[in-house]
Amino acid sequence: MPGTGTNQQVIAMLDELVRLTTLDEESPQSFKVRAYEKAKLGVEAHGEDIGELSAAQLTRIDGIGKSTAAKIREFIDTGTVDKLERLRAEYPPSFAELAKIPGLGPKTLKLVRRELGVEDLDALRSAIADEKLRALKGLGATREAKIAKAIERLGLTGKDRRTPIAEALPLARRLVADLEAVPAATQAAYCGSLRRMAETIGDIDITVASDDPPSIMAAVVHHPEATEIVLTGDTKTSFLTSTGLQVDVRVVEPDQFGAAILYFTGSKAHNIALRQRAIDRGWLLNEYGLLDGDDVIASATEEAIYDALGLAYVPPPMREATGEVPAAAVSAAIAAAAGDRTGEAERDPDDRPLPDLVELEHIQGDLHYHTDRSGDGRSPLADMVAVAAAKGWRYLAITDHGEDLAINGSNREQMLEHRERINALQGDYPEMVILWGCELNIGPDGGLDYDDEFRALFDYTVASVHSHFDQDQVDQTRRIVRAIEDPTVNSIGHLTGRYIGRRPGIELDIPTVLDALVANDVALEINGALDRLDAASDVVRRAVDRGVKLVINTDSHHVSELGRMEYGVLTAQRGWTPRELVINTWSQDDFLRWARSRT
DNA sequence: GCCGTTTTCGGCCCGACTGTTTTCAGTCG
Repeated sequence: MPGTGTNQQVIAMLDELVRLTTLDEESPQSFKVRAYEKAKLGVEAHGEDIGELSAAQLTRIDGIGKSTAAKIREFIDTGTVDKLERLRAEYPPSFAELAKIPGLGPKTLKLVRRELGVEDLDALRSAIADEKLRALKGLGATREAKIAKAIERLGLTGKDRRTPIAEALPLARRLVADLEAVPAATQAAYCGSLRRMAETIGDIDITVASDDPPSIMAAVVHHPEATEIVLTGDTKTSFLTSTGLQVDVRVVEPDQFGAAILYFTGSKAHNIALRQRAIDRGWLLNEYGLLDGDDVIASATEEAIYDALGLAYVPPPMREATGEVPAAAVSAAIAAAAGDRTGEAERDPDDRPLPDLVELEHIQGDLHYHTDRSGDGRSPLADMVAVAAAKGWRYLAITDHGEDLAINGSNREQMLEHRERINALQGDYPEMVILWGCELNIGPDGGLDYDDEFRALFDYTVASVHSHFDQDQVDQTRRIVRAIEDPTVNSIGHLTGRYIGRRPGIELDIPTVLDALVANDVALEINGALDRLDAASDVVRRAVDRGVKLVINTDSHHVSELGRMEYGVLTAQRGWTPRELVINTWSQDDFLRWARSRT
């Protein structure tokens, strides 16, 4: 995941500080808790290794002050933090894990501990069985029963349950389509971390615009996916699906839709930054609009709200409070001062605008694409080429598996015969160059299929890992770098080989890999398959910082899979990818010139 | 605990829903 090993450990340490301090201060809104959360975001956004930074240097990271800097240094130098040790002693894991129970917050937890001596899950269960919770101040039989039920379903609906985007996104799109079809609805959209293209999500947030909220609420409550209603009010209903995934639906007035989706898309930290800008101007920003007293400044669209706040529009995947708000302010200032040279000269060189972000309509071709020549391919060559041409692609690389991939691969004779069939099709598609390519298999030591001479015959190659996922980081890094250095390799496919929520990817020293990509002018793939999204957006952002070339692919194995390009582009946006770094946004001439310079 | 071209102290985002309450605290997002 993001950052280096050291950064990951620091982030985990800060996360534990957040959780235990929430318990200690009895509020997730405690200023200390929020300070630690902000520090965590700062480390995540930093990207580069912080292991060698002094305390003074650490305080230059956004959200890290003197105290947190000292804790981070203490943690890196000694492996632990005194304050964390004290919190752990006060709130041992068996007690702290009770905070995962939905509906049981820090105040109630401490009350239960103080009044009933509850120290772990077993004790909590007995207290409920003995009907002791209902006697406590502020509780009753109803809350006692709710907590009992939440415990029963802990594994299914607990607060730290995460659902892979590949499971959640198709469901969310179905729900949005169903709700948009309700006559009372004028618009609907999924929001939350799903709209930001997070790899895993906690719940699905859907916003519906309507003048008739009761009709929408009724449609939600009776939706076939709503297995269990968690709560339902005038404008908000939450339900659980049969798999325990929570769906929150909110209804707003049609002219408040922009403010609502802005609010519900988050991230929370991004919203706070926006609200701060509103406060600075004497305004109020909430899910109903940007308000100056009783006057509505903007509410119908997200664009109008960003504009009123002096910000360029920030695409949802970038809304993680990792520098996009200041960058959007710079972009807006540049736009406002367009032509005004003096204004631009005075800009602080550190104040960078938003990148000229890659968008779906920039894409000119797909460069990781299978046919039924591959054992796992499911559509014939002619069909795969036809749907690609229908997309309007100007170039397409057919990259069936090389011979080293057991069962799915093709030997030399099969590949040469494949080339004939591809060349025969070319005449039917004058607008689209069809490349005879190959998905090479990166062996355990970095070796590739066939031999140097045969590999050099291909018009284009993508080299990927498909096996040996458990080598250590040093070996895996050496393996990938060796493949990158091979002169017949154009690009590296699905960098880590992960399947989100199912299989972790190989461990890599990312800076070393990125440096090798730059040095050898090899492109890094952003694979649009929802269960891969590999390279991950945080790796992409670090690649962008180094000027690594990128390529966004569908890795299609069937004619139905071309829609993945959108997910690849959104992942690229989440990694702040500018259009010019993405080789498959280039013109046909520019792309072919680059591809041929490699082989 | 962090932060500052209106501040080095006094602020720190905002609202829905529920259950237990007669006006609000807790939880959640």
